[in-house]
Amino acid sequence: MRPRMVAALEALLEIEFSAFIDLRQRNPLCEARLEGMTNFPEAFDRFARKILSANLSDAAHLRFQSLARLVALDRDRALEFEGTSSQLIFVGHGATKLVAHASEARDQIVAFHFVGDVFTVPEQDNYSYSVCALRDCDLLTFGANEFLDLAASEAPILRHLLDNTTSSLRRCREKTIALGRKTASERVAVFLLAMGERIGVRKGGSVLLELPMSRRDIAESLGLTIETVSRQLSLLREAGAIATTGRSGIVLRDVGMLKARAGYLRDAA
Amino acid sequence: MRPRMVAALEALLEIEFSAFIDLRQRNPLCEARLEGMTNFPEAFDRFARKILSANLSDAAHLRFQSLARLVALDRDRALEFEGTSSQLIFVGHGATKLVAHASEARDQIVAFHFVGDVFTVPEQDNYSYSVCALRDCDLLTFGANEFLDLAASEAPILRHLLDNTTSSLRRCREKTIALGRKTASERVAVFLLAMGERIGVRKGGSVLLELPMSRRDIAESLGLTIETVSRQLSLLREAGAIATTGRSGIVLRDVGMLKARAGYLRDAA
DNA sequence: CAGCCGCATTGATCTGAATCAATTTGGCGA
DNA sequence: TCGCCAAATTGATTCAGATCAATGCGGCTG
Repeated sequence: MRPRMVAALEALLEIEFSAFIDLRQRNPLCEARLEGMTNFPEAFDRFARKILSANLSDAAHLRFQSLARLVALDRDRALEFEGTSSQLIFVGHGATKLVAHASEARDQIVAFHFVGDVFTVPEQDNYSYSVCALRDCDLLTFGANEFLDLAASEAPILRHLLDNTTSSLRRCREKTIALGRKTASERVAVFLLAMGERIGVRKGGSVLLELPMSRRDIAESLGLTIETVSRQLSLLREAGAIATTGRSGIVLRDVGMLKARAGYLRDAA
Repeated sequence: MRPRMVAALEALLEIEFSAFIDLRQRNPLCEARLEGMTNFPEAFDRFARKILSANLSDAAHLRFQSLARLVALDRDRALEFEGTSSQLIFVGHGATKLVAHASEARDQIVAFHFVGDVFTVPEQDNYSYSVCALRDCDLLTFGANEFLDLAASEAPILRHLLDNTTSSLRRCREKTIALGRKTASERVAVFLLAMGERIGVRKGGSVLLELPMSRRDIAESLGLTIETVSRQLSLLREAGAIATTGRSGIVLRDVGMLKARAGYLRDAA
């Protein structure tokens, strides 16, 4: 840790703290955990390693740091961004869902994000968006415009963001395919495979999953109802493709069978 | 036009031409128009103005140019990218659809792109992608990796690409919302409003649209069938929200009514 | 560890959009 | 200008998944 940054950090944490109080006052849903505050240096450090280029000057490093706001978000709490311009978010710890709100309380989960992910929350236009914690989270938030202005001449940073955005886009397109053209059972299979890739643990031929999201979340992500998701999981269990333990544990026993049921392009490499 | 570039251009066009012949031989679907070849300088110039930074050195400019391949794609012709790594595409002229192929010839249109748009075609993984011309097109294609390597230290270029990718992502998320949570009539209304924004011509209180895509394309984009799209258009016509002229002309007579039927967040700014 | 609450599962019925089928129409070439 | 063909419209029926309803069970609290 660079010693000359300590004083600056303390100042920043003060700023952070007031911003946090401010946020909580404006938004009752955001009830950040006080003890989470100490995570700011750690979270920012992880963010810096992932996104900021290694040879960034200390001054620039500090400027990015002063732009960051830590939000410690308890499970099921949501960050709303009404009226705010678009935000850049880094998941320092935990797991989140990005929810779009359409009319009549019809919500669509647009994406899940896990530790280390970076993503943007669009400005409100035809829909409003919120970020909701699936587990207790430490998030770093930046105003996207301010961040990009600061990164204007830092090509490596822009490149990192571009790569991140491109994979978000790829995932979003795959979701589009699932929602547009797939049956309920295919969607559930696709979901399980994707989660296996992102947060699964390989064990022998199986993949162990500890899902942080509820059946409702899965349903809202796949454009289905909880009942349909549940039925499809039961069918997969009966077919021997998966096993379930408790409410959140799922073992992908037969990944081949899942892939066959996912409606993927045949003979995919 | 910088005079010292002429010789280089001629050389490049030769390269371009052989690449084009090569492409056509490898892929019978790609039957480029010969007379389109002369559009390369013009198309690249437009691309440069949009994406490359103004103060790029001539040498760098030429390097980007040598990476570009012009593909003149006739209406209904498709560019397949099997086995290719991901591509960056600029629409110099015309309109395209980006199609994802899932199993059993179920295709989902992932996005439409129009003159001046830049977008990436992902590498094949669970799905294969193709770019299909809605009208006769001039496209510039780049290997995405090569392009990004070349742009590695050109922050303004990366910034342009990032902005483009971010808006693609926003549009894709909005499509996700539509496919996940909206009824057929809402989807059609959303589609018409979005096309009005992108390629419509305001005339008085109305918006004139000349749709380059067929009902089948609309259906494949919205996750519906042609019949359902047709029925919903008829309903909107009866309600007075739109008028249709011929097969491709649509007048958005009452944008307010369309918005009300689009299932957007109420009291959206 | 007992009891409760909310999530999840399972079952019965309903419905919006798909599918199947028959016309109609617009646009193009002879 | 006519006639043809593909695209679009309109209608009848079917079906996947939503909705409504009841029961089961995991996990947390006292």
